[in-house]
Amino acid sequence: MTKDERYQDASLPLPPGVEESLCRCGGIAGLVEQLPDDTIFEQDCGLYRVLADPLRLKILAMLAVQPLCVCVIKTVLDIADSKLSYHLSVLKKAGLIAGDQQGNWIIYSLTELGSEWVSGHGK
Amino acid sequence: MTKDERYQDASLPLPPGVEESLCRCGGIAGLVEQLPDDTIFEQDCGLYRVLADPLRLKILAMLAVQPLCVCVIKTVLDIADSKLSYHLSVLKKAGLIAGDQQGNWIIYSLTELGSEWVSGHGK
DNA sequence: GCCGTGTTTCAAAATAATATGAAATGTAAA
DNA sequence: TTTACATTTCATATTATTTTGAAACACGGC
Repeated sequence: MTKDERYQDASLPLPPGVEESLCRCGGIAGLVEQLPDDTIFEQDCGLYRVLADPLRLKILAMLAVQPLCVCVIKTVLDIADSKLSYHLSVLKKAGLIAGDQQGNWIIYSLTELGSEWVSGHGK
Repeated sequence: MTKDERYQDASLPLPPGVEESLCRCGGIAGLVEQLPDDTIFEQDCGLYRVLADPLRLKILAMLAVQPLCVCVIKTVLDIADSKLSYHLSVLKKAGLIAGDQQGNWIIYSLTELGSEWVSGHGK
């Protein structure tokens, strides 16, 4: 048994500790097999990108208290209409909130996904 | 008792449903009181920003299998050294991973925070 | 129909994050 | 001390996200 047969990744010089445990899990190939498909990472990071903004987190927190129309959210955040509308659209596209037109107003509330996330987060 | 006394936010015309429930929780002022401080949102969104990248999520998944040196991660991800180094630094700065120099190599592993996050995520 | 109000859309400008490649750092071994 | 190797740093280019303000849209009341 040559070194090349024992270690799938003999081409890559490694520190002893890593080489050993890596070998035990099937080398680099074995490691890769344990990973989810790349599309999963893309998908997951999509949600994180949506959450990666303080205004959006605050909007979610507000809607966790109760459904609100845009004008109330705007009053609390004190930002321009179009800016708020942009962030609402990001949250909506991600399926975290939904808007319900009621006369002149649009009342936003958390979707099921949205409330799952909020509660699963300890806020 | 005038309308202005009953409703703190009488200045802002609201749809009936929202006005009612908002009034019950102390108006806009009451709503704001229930929200965490802005610094909390800033802080939380910092973590989400770090997680908002597929490469970084994949690196975390790899390190969840076992500690690895940069060259192994690089082989799996197949990206340029400096690019990998950049993403490692982002993860390190966020306290999700830590590097341990061992001879010529640096072996990265999940920190406690890092493994908490990975396991609390069902991956 | 025409207003007034609440909200969204659009294109452009401003800002932030990421990618790239060359040069630098640090380490071990000769 | 020179060399080879693993990794990082730096400056710059590229790309993605956010902001801004004007215009458009949708709804209800006159």
